[in-house]
Amino acid sequence: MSSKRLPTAERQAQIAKAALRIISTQGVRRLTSAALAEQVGIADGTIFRHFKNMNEIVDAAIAVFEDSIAEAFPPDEGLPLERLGAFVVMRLALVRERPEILRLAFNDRLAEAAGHEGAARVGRMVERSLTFVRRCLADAQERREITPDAPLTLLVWMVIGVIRGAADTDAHRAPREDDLSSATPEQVWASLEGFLRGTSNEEEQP
Amino acid sequence: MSSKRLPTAERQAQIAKAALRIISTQGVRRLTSAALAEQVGIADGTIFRHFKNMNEIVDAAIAVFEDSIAEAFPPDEGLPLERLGAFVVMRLALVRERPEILRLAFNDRLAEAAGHEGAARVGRMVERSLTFVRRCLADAQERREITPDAPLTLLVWMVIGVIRGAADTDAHRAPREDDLSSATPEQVWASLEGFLRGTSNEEEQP
Amino acid sequence: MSSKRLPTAERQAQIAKAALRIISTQGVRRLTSAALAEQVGIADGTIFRHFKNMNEIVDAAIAVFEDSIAEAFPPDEGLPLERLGAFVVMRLALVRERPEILRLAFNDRLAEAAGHEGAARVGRMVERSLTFVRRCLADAQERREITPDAPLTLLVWMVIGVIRGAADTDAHRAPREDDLSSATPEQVWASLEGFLRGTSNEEEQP
Amino acid sequence: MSSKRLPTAERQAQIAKAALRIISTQGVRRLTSAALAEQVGIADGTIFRHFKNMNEIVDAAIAVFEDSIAEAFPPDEGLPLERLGAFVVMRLALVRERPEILRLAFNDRLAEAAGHEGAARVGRMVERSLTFVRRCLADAQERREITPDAPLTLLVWMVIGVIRGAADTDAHRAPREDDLSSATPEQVWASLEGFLRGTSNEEEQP
DNA sequence: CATGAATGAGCTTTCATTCAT
DNA sequence: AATGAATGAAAGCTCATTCAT
Repeated sequence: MSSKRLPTAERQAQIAKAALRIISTQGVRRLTSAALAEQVGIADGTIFRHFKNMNEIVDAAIAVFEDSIAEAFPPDEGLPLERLGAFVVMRLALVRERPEILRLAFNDRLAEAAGHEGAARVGRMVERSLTFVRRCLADAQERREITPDAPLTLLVWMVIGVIRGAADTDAHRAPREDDLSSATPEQVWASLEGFLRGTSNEEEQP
Repeated sequence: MSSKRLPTAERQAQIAKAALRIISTQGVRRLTSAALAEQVGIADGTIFRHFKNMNEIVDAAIAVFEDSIAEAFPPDEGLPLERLGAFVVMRLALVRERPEILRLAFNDRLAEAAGHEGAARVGRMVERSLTFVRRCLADAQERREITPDAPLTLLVWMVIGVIRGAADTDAHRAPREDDLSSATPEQVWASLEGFLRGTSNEEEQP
Repeated sequence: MSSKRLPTAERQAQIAKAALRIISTQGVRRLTSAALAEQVGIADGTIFRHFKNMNEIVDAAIAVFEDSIAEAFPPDEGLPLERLGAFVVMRLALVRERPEILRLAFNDRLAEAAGHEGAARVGRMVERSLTFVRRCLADAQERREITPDAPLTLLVWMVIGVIRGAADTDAHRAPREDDLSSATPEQVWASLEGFLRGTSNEEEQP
Repeated sequence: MSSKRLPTAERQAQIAKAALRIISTQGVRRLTSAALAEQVGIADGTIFRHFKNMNEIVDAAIAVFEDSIAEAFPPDEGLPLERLGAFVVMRLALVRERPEILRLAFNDRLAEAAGHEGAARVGRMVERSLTFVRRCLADAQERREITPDAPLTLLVWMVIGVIRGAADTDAHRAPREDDLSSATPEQVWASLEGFLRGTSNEEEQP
């Protein structure tokens, strides 16, 4: 599976990624040193030459997760709906490229595998996304780009719901006629934005 | 913890509920026969007088889950947005009363604990909800009660997103100013319905 | 090796004694759960139904040791040399009956197997014996039953040395002509007492 | 910790001494190749460039021990009590200078760490000391320098007891008023000799 | 029905030892 | 000589499951 005698740094990366993969595809229960070792192509005991114990492996896996999520944050500038659009598009792209990452955010598998501190780290990443979305929407409401009547939280849930829905759909289900899995992230955002702006009813206001 | 010598049927119910509780509050990894026995107040070996093995316990737990979800389905009649409203309200009420149930649906803890067959059952319950929502929305689009432009799937995700958001919020977070956790399910639905109908935007533009 | 299904209390006693036996005859390194299980006649894992972990086993073993030593303490009354004589005789008898016990006191195997707290307990037992001997000898010096010139500590070492010598001799060596292993504890004490009193030179003072 | 690339002979000496140190201060269980490597300041695998396996390391450690003990043997000539005095003084000096050496002799940690052959070697060193003491005392008895009534073995135990006592005292205990740890080896021997000669009693009866 | 001792498989971790670099 | 990655055999411990009482 992998060539022999790699430097620790590389093995650590391999192992952390393998851990993330196992957690997301097979569940926390299957995250065993034996399973990891097999995936990476080394003997069980060797795992612990690269990590002190399983906790540190999960921590490393969480770090990989954090990095992946952190890369999918747009800059904090520009018009609110543009920022939000960039965010949604980036997330939907992430869903396509690395479906396991977002599923882990919405699961609590990762948090379950980790101890308290690790769970908190995962929670913080999730919270950061929610906060980002909420701020964009709040700004947009203030600028009257979207209806100020709808409770902010409801809007947040709807936007996040779209990302979750995409993450889950890519995961288990067969596509349907109008399924958005064939749409580009930009197209999905366009629909969503239309909806938020309330313009979708009016057909782009000719 | 519980009186002695209960008939198997009662013990089975106790155990199944305990299993569901453990899975939802402590995670699959903590679902052990010893933990179950302790929660139920019997000796560990006794668990297996009531269930053949752990798989059957998880199956029974899934059955409890299914029943809880099945009770929260409105009748399949009436106007589409009324049906959908009834559904959303019931789910939000379920979130309030038994928060663990919906969190289990959106997690895959339950599915993870179960084998293939059990995971499929959980999947089917989730799917049934999605289908219900989709059908309501499709009907509503056809009747032009909501915009026919937005892709159906997007609408489904948004509606489901609201339920998920409610489930998660009740779970971990401290309330915010406009948090919907203080709103009644009916109020939440009113906001959501306004949004779907696209009326929320126009109402304020006299 | 032992009949099946014993109550925990009995198994615990068996295991604790087996642990003491293994430590004293084979050394700390051989005190493994497998070795214990084999000696007691049960499976490895079963050990941990009776003790939470190896530390608790060592603690129980130390308790057995403490009890054995504590039984070999004479009452704290009477003339000093009589008290000391009773003590020496009891210890020499203990050497004959349960040679491993005193060897453990003079080793630090037990202390090594235990954690800090356990080591302290062993140390306290040893200290208690030293203190007992010292007090008897101090009293005897005061009453001029033995020479007041010799440093007390020297006398303590000599008395303890006799007990240690007996413990070690019974352990590894083949008997010699004048070996004291054939003498009764009372005879050994008689010689030692004569020596301490300084009368041995004068041939029982006719 | 130590400079790089030493010739094997030096490394072997370092390792053997480190092994002795670990055994005496931390116990056999802590004598691991990793602990040795760390003490010596090399990588763990490197240990086995200098020794074939752990057994050989323990053997080398025993050799260090043997050398240290062998240096503390007086010449086999002169009056018996002088020879014995020289022996006792040398041993007490050894206790002061390298306390771990004699503790190892009275422990069986070293013997435990070693295999059969090594244990026998340690036993032989101990036996050699006992025999030396016994011969001195036997000669002294024959020459009537000490009482011929006391069983020889008892005398041996008492003399050895003093050395052991000194070794143990230096090890764990806080000093007492009359503790001999402040006395010079010569002073201790003077007291012991007086006692053996039986003169300590009469000196004060003018 | 209930208990709890026993089992055996499996998991995490340690450790002596080997060997490519 | 030295390094440190890799190995495989325990060791300590957990857990589902069985079964005598």
